[in-house]
Amino acid sequence: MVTLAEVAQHAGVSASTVSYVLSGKRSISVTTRLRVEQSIRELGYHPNAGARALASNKSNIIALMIPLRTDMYVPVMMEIAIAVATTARTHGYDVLLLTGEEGPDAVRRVTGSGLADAMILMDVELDDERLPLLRGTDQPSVLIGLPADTSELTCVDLDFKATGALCVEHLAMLGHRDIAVIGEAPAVYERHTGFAERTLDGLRSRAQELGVRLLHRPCEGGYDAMALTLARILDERPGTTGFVVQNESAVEPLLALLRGQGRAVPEDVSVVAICPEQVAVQASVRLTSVAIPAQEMGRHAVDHLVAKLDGRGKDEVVLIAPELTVRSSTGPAPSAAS
Amino acid sequence: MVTLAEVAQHAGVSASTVSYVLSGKRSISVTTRLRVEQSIRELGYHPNAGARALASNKSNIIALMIPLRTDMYVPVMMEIAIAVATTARTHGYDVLLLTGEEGPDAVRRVTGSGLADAMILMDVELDDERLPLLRGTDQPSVLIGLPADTSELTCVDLDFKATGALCVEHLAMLGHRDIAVIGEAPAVYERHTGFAERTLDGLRSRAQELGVRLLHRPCEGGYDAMALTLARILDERPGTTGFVVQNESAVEPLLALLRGQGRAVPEDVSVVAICPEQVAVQASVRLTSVAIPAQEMGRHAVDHLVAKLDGRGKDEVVLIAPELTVRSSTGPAPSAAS
DNA sequence: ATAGGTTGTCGAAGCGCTTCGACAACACTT
DNA sequence: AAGTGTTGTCGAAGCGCTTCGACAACCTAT
Repeated sequence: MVTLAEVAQHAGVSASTVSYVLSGKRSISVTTRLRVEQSIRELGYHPNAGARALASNKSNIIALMIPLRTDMYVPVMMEIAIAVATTARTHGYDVLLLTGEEGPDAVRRVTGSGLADAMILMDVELDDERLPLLRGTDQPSVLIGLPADTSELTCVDLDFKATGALCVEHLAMLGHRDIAVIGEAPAVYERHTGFAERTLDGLRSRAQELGVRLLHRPCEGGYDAMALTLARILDERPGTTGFVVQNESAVEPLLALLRGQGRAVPEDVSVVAICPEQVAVQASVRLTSVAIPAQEMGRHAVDHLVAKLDGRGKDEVVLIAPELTVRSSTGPAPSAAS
Repeated sequence: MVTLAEVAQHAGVSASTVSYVLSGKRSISVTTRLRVEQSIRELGYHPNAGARALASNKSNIIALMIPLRTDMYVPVMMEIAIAVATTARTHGYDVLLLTGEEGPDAVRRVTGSGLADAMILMDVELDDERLPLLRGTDQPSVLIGLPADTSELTCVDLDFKATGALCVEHLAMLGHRDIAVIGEAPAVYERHTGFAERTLDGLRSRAQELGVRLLHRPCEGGYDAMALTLARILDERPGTTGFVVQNESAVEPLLALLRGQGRAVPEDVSVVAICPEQVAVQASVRLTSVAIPAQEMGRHAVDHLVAKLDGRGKDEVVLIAPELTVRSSTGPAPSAAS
């Protein structure tokens, strides 16, 4: 293993000079710098991470806590994780992967040991137990998701309330008067994951403003669960012509079921999905959808975190504005007159 | 920040004693140990990761390189990553997340800097450029996937050749004589990702042994691509009654298309999928499938890696035996006589 | 020519931990 | 009673790096 001292000797300078060449924290003459860089290359030197962390009191590592459960949005989580990792690298940081399993203890461990300089938390619940810890430390952090109380916290998320509103608006504008919402699995609501409730909030308040009737039903993924849910919905509100789906794994089953019942999409019923772009495009009907901007969220989170680490950047809540893309799953409501 | 020295002072012992209490590398009297542990708890001490890494020359971190692309098996990757992270924790290791983006440089960087003690590589290509680096270092590593040359390497993977064979066997036994294989996206084959080719190998050789005709077609995910592929297949081999699908995102489109053409599953055609359990269960028809044991692979990989780090464990290739679960998507071939 | 600035380099201290050798203190043997 | 182990604890060195203060060497401006 090559050390700083060996590089210094090889280049005929002192260790501190090499260090300053590396960090750029003091001016170094061009000739010296070139000579040192040459030696570094020749010897294949890599600074030792541990020594660096010890001496400088920073690890250049960002911790990312991902949810352990896989009952929702797996591709989204994955995409966020990848975006976080690649963005972090562009800032010179590596990413430590923590699962939610350890819960608050993980926060304590990472903060206490100096393993990471900062953390990003995903799958934040409305009243998350990790939050007090984050507030109580000077370690910067960013949440992906929105808890109930965002004071002293930096959060990045899609504006799910606006998303809900947007979906209702679109359907209402097309003349739909009875809208059903296929929600996430019941467990997601019970856990008080903010995004599900915020979406619902947006859906409901907009529906009321526009005088549209709304029916919300949680739904496990899969064909069977969807069949049951759909039957119940059509039983209660036979006139339902608009659907908003917020559960990836219910999308395709819903389409199949509607097809099976002879209800044409978009002629008889319209479907709006809240899902990743890819799902919307690959479905058996190209879906009108509000995309979940996973990459953007991951990138934003890291950029904010790095800003904080650099002393720039303040606590704030960033809500990404939703965008609805019209594809082939929505159309005018079948005329009420007919 | 609380240091070892402070704990030592608080407990009235020397720093080295505290260290030995922590590591258990020398015997310590019960009374002393209890006193030290008490102090640790009272002061809320956490060992500094950097200092530890520097002094002991190990970081207690395992690097995990995940593919950047998301053109296949995203949930599988995610599940593996989570399994790796949680299993690593049970051994006292943390996981550093690297994306394939940096390629071989990432291996150099991590190895050179002592950031991680060992690495796990996913998405290994048959002739992966990272392999020479791994062979040339004494840093332990485990591959998830199988390259062409496995000498001096430890690999964990599903036995995809046996998987292919198993699928053909099952269909052949049910009387199917014309089988079509819906493969991964063409890019996956061009990249020479081992598992796709090994599956194909297993499918083909077993088909030949059993005197069954086999047609293989790569297929991008999604409805449109599947429609095209299916049309071509049925054009070439109208008598096809058995399908093997190795592309998650083609499963549901295939089922929908078959339904649309009035081909009943499993009465007219049988479908076997190679996919995660969840996909098989949630599909619109409960699918006969060979599960991809993501968790098991992740767990295995870590266990082997830790064994290597402990000086136990040798280079070896572990192929997990496939298991075919019969569900409702396969049945006897429509009698050739009819 | 001399005081006052810059600029580029060096030496040394120290980050918090592990680990080695040393050595009391005590228990056994013979 | 002396020798021989064991057991539990300590002091000190050192891991590879960053960073601070010091200080030559060179520039100006007077």
